[in-house]
Amino acid sequence: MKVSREKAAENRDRILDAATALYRAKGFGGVGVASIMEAADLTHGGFYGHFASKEDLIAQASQRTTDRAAANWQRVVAAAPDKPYAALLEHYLSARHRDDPGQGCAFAALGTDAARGGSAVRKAFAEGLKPLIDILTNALPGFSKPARRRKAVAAMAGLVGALTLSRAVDDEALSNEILEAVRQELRDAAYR
Amino acid sequence: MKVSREKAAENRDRILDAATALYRAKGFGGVGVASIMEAADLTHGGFYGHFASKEDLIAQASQRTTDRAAANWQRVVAAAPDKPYAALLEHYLSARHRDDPGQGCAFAALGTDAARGGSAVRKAFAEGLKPLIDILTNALPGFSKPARRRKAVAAMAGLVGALTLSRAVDDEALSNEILEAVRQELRDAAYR
DNA sequence: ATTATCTATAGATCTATAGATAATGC
DNA sequence: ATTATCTATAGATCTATAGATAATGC
Repeated sequence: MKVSREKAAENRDRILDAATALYRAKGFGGVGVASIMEAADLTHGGFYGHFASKEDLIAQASQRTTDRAAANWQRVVAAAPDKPYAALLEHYLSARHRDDPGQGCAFAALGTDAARGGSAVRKAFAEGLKPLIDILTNALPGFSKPARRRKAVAAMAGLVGALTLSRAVDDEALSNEILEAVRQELRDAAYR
Repeated sequence: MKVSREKAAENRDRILDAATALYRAKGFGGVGVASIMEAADLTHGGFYGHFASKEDLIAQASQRTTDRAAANWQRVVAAAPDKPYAALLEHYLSARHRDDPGQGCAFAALGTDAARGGSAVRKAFAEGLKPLIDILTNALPGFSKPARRRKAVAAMAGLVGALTLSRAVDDEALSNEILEAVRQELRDAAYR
């Protein structure tokens, strides 16, 4: 059965939403087109009317995830106008974030997968990273603009590395220590 | 044709060596048992005489990779007794390391894959991470032991995050900026 | 006799496509 | 008439196993 043009656009949207969550939870290689379509309540074969290939979906889903991350970070900053940088650190380096990769940061959930991805995927990750670095640069207190930029890039690496490592180890004490150490060190470096 | 017990042990070793390189280059899901056996100059079916499953191989290969990383870091430290921490930063955050994941750090090559792995894999990553943190703790100059430990954990996250991000982006200037920013910030935090 | 490795294959995926179906929108 | 979605399937993987083969080591 055919659906209206409007309904088709909504279906495409649901495919992308299902893909962003499933890919972050299970990796690009860990989810097939069929299970994404099932999660979107559509049949497998309809997929290729919306996307040219799985690779195409991966690139578009990556872009959507990082776009939403930037919007989310802006909300966190806006909610704590007196200490935006500390608020971002708390928000990112939480046990809740660690324990729910499907709803969290794409860089921490798919970073090493993306490194092996095609150029469209890596382009989406590059373009998605820049706004996050800008938000961190603006949230940092004091210092010159180049110094804040440098601290923001390093902070981004620390955040992504902390969440990645905290998820990769089968040792809860170590996992918590990683989140706590990075939170404290990044805060010290900013408010030094 | 059968081979001697000694030759069989050597074959097992070759399988592990092929696996450590291929997994880091292509991810756990990106390499099949058949291609690992081919890289080790053996036939596909012989695999299950050496390992219980692909998951078993992944866990053992992860352990081997992190064991060798610790030995490698020790060599870097021993070669620069007056500035071991700076030497580790230079060594890790290099374009050469970024551009050859198959021979580099398992955390930066497989971090997000490991997070989705079974408990044996995540245990190997946890046990493999601890010696690296210890080496960083001892290499850091000054400060109290707890402060050095905290800085070492945060540095480890920064190193892994920097390499992961520098590989995930399709933008060489940004990629280089990430490596340089983390190098400089970590050095500043240590020699502050 | 034991056992490490080989060939061959079962059974379960996965991406992608072909052709049928049925509702929209001119 | 057009087109979004469906069913069905081709073709290429992938993990794992069964049974044959041939060299080691008692």
